[in-house]
Amino acid sequence: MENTRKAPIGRPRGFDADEALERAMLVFWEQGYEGASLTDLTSAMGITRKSMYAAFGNKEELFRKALERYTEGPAAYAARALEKPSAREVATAFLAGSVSTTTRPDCPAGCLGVQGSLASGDSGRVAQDALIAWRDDARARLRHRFQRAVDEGDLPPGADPELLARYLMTVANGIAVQAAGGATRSELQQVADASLRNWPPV
Amino acid sequence: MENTRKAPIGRPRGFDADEALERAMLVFWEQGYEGASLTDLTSAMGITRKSMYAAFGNKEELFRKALERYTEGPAAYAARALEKPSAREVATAFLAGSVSTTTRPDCPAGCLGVQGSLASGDSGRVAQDALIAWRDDARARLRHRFQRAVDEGDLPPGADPELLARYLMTVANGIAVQAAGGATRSELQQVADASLRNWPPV
DNA sequence: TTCTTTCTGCACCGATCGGTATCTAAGTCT
DNA sequence: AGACTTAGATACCGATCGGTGCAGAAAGAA
Repeated sequence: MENTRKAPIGRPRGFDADEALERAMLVFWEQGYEGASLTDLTSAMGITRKSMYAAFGNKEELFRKALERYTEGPAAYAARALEKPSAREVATAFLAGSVSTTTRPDCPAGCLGVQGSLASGDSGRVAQDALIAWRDDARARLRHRFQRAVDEGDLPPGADPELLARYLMTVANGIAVQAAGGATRSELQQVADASLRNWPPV
Repeated sequence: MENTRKAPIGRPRGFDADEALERAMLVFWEQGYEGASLTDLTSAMGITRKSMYAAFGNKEELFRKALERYTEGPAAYAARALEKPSAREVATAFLAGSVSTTTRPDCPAGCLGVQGSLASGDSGRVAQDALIAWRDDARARLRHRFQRAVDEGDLPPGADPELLARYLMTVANGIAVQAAGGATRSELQQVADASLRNWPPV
């Protein structure tokens, strides 16, 4: 057992890594993985390329960490929605969170998990795969939650958790695209409401 | 009136411009605007940079023309759907076309109109704006069609054409994102069916 | 103080970006 | 035939890409 705590030998870094990561996340959110150059990123983070490299590894690692921060920050609505007591409330909260996060006035429009890298050349394929996995993970969590709802009788026995999860993700992803195209919060909330009008049990 | 027909002075081009454009469209579809380099494009088109430049202008123009071709080719389902006799059939055909086009085994997964450029740096902003306009146009056409349906009594008087169009585009865009992430045709068709279960009049 | 370690700023790397100049080959016109 | 016009191929342009080497400054340990 080593006492490595509170003894970072050498000159301590002169910037707040958390805040720098936040800034990087916003750049990726707005410009996507390939659209965000190191110059864009480091100037927004307020540090040099070398400092970024030392603190975060490389562009891919930075993106991964920015995605984690996004998950725990702006996209935390998803985890919160999963804890709602009923399946209907889960669905409602999930879409409402999607709407409000993709249309926040102080953040880029849309969803980092969608527009970060939907299609790319070779250089961005890693980010693309990471986001596919990210969306798959969100869908799996919804599916498990709805499976539990079926088991608990909260959803009718005929309900299909797989389909419900896929449906919800589809609407949420569509909302993200709409938001990126300039749709307003109230317009998208109406869409979210409409998409839940046939939620089981009918 | 000039007889410019059938008299292209100079050496005729040695490639089929239509087919070259088709190939370019597929590259943009798969890799997005920024992810598709001139090298990717011209090697897929089977021509040199100079020939591409002479025939299509530049990368932006090529993208625009590829988008036109996409609209009249793979995305022609949208125009066809608008001609269906009832609003319900319009909606059903629109989503079915979206599903089949985004999951064609011989084409890239997803929709060029979505993943071509959802977010980008400065260099891709023109393409990004072009796709926003493209999606807005599709939505406007749906809205007009549904307005007509309300006027004709095909939709109930309380139906909101704006909301219905936005809802349909949202689901279609979500389907495109799902397809880009590897969802299968039957999975997405189920989603399309589910999303129309509460179509007016209920 | 001295040593060690790390951060910072700058210049720089090879590769690739979108876009061209140049030269030759190939076709149509007079 | 010869003039004229354009396609095609090669090599190249300046700019930018992601990523580094290096020198010096700064801070903790001894």
